[in-house]
Amino acid sequence: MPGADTGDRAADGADLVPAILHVDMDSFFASVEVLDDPTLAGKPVIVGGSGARGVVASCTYEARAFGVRSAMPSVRARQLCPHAVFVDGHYSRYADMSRQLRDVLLSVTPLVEPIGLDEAFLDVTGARRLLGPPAVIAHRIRHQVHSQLALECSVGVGRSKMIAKLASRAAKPTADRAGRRPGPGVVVVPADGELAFLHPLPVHALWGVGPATTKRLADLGIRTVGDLAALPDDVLVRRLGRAHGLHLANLARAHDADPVVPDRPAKSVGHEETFRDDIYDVAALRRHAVRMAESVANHLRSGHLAGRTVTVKVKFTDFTLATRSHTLASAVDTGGAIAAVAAALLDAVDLGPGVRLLGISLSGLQPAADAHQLAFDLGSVGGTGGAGGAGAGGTGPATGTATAAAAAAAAQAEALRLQAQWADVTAAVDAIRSRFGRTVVGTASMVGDDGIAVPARREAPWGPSADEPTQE
DNA sequence: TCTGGGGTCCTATTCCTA
DNA sequence: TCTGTAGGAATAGGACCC
Repeated sequence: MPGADTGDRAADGADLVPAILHVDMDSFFASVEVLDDPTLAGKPVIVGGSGARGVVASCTYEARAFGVRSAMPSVRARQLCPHAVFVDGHYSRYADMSRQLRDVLLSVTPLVEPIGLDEAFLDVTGARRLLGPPAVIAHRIRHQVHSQLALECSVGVGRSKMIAKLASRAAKPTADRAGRRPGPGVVVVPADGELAFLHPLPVHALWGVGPATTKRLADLGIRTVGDLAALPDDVLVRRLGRAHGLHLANLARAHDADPVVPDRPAKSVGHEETFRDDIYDVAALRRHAVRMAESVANHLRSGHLAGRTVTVKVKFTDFTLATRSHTLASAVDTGGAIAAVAAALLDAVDLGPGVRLLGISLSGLQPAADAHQLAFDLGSVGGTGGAGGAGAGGTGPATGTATAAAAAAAAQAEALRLQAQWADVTAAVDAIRSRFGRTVVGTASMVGDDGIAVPARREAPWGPSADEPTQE
């Protein structure tokens, strides 16, 4: 591993300014499952959707030895490792363990930026006088995580988030046919070793280089980060666009000034679901939309947030994707208001081809307290639906877009009226749910002609599981 | 092989307004 | 009043991350 040091000896990262750590749990979800059920120890365990449309969320190194990877379709994973134990997963349990991990990290420094549930960046530049060099802090974190959570993690150390992230990857265990091989656990990349560490790596190792960019770069003959660093900026900008091109050029030369930002505020909140069976019944889709709108609204209110832009996402049976959005004059946080806009947006999409996935999200978030008074004022006016001057702009098929905008604009007054009207009721429902459980109160429009409500969201959001009832 | 769910960011296009 | 233009906001979609 050129340029890197496992932290076992001299290089302790004392030369790093700033000093950034990346802490990454090893096969987090799967390890938690093994912790909670010791009979799984030593077995290939796969956490994810077990149904035909599920994917792997996490797997043990015993499963990785057979080629199973995260984000792989479960069907494929089962082919590779037929004797694997599939577990649906327990999201709230992982969230709880994640909070414990965060407590450990916050005992080192307040400058902790979580990335998902199982990893985080730490800026320990200011903690060194108290706790020692970065490598010492990294080993201390590994020890504390092991003793307090009974789980393993890997830690990368460098001058920037990117280097620390790549270093933690190099610190991880690996798995092949021979089984699990332990990794170094801690990898330190000293300041003068960054380019030697970085340049031999394949370009897709860089943050922001996925399959599409990898292919574009391959067309230019670029395979490694070193190749990328040697490429003139203007060539890269022409190929990838200004922002992306210059960003990658900087990363390839180890220039990454992205700071560690604790408590990054959310910019959007959403909920989407792939159905076990494709849905062709528009009324059924509307009921799912109402349920999802309620789910999004609950999430918003639990964070004391409200949002102005409602976006509906539809994935058709042929995997093509359509999104429609509308921005309201003021922010909303009730299921009724969100559902009213979502329904209008859905009306403007041709659902005939059949729907595989439906999603609803809210962006343009702001504190709920700021939003409520304005929503009340606008809702009380009742009115024309023309407020806000929202453009009917956008690209895509002209017919669908124009219809979507018109329908959504017409729904605006209704949405804001519902927001104002239901604010008190919603507060009461929240109080009932917090006391008696989430499912004790529902929305009548979620119930079909047969009197059965659409199923509620499951604990394991990795696609429909094998034993899940059909939806509609 | 056949593709989840929750997000962020960027780009191109279109519309509105000054 | 009509036309051209530029900037900003809204919109749609793509790519990427874990």
